[in-house]
Amino acid sequence: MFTLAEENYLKAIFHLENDCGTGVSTNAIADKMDTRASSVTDMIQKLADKKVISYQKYKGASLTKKGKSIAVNIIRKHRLWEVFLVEKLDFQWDEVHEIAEQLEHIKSNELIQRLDSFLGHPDFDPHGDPIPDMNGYIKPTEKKLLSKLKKNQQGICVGVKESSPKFLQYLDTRKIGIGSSIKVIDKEDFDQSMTIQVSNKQFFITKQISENLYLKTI
Amino acid sequence: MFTLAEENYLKAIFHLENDCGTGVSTNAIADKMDTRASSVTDMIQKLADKKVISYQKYKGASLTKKGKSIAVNIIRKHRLWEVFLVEKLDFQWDEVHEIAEQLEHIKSNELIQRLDSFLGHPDFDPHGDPIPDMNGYIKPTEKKLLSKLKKNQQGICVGVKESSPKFLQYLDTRKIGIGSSIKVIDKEDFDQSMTIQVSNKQFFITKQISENLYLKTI
DNA sequence: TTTAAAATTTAGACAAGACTAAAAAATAAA
DNA sequence: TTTATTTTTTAGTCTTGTCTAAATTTTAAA
Repeated sequence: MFTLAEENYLKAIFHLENDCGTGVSTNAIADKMDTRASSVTDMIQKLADKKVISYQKYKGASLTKKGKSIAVNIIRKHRLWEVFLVEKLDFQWDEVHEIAEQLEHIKSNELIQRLDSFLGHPDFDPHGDPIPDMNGYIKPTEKKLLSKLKKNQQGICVGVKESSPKFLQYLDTRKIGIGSSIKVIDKEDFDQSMTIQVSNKQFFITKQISENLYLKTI
Repeated sequence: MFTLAEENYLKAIFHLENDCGTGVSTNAIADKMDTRASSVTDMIQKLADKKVISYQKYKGASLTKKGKSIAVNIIRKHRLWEVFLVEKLDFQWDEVHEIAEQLEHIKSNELIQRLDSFLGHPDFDPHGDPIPDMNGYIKPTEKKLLSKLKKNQQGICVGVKESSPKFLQYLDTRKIGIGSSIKVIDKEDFDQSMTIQVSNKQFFITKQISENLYLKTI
């Protein structure tokens, strides 16, 4: 059995490894977990002893099969709870992360199985992130960052990369959400800023926005 | 803010104080929490510092107003989650305690408010225990232990005192549940054992059973 | 009322997880 | 290639919550 702290480290390492492909550095973990490098070293040594990560001194860490399976299970729980909070309890998509962060650590396989079926086996969470199935399988989806689109291309918003309340609330003010149709009206070569059209409104967004929106192109 | 351990101590003290009226002894807490008396002493000193219990050395502890309010809130959460598990996820009444034991520590008032309304503001949990309202108020209900009834008296089962899986499963095999109509057919003076009738079946129960069933007499 | 037993508290230790400061290794710059 | 900088690890400390063993207080018995 794994402690809350261990579970959080595994989850962080999973996300970092997923984003950057390679094994992850002590500092990267410390940064993500908002803790000190020395604390991370202590913990990754413990996790290595438990065979959930492979780790060599000064060389960074990466999840073993077992570690990955634990991490994915936590992420599955997190995303299912987020669906519950939004679909059943009418929370907004920017309000659920923190609560799901707690709920993801509740230990009961039966609970998660029943929650999943209560929710109708959803494929995606409220931010468009895929929900791993019972076996940890994540269905691959083709999605593209809005920042990669060229002038006149368009697509449907299927997810957000960032999911901080601030960013989500920004999207709310622009009426952008999962399912919104977005078209690139103009793109500035110099700073990658864009003018986009959402339903019948046009507005200007910076690179920082377009790099955090996933589209399915059409 | 209170830690998980602190919350569990407060809850235990609340239940002990409720059952026995008076301030509770170190040993009683140790017993309930399955820990050592010395650990309890450490913790109640800490809780006294935080003004959630009043405590004098060697004299036992009792909750302050603040402590009681925290304890009741945890119990409210526990019972609401139990209703959720049974009503929405189709768990059996003997399966929910352990999971609710974890869920009760999730921190979010908004969550509990929304859960409460999602469940239709239930008054009782699956074991017949009253659910405190938002302000910690517990509606007093008149209920009587089956063991107090005399021959030929009858009532409706409205709760269980024990709620261990073993006991609840025993009741299941006898088809006794919340709402069951129970009549005392015969009572043995010597050992307080009883013959009772539930729907159209009669059977024999020991004092240990009748002392753990609450009835509303009719 | 003195003694024995039970309950409670203190003292000291330990594991988990975090931190600071200092040492060691790896990487980048000259 | 040597030096400087950054990254990582080690050493030692702290807090929370637990434990055992010993000391103290309270309660019960003689």
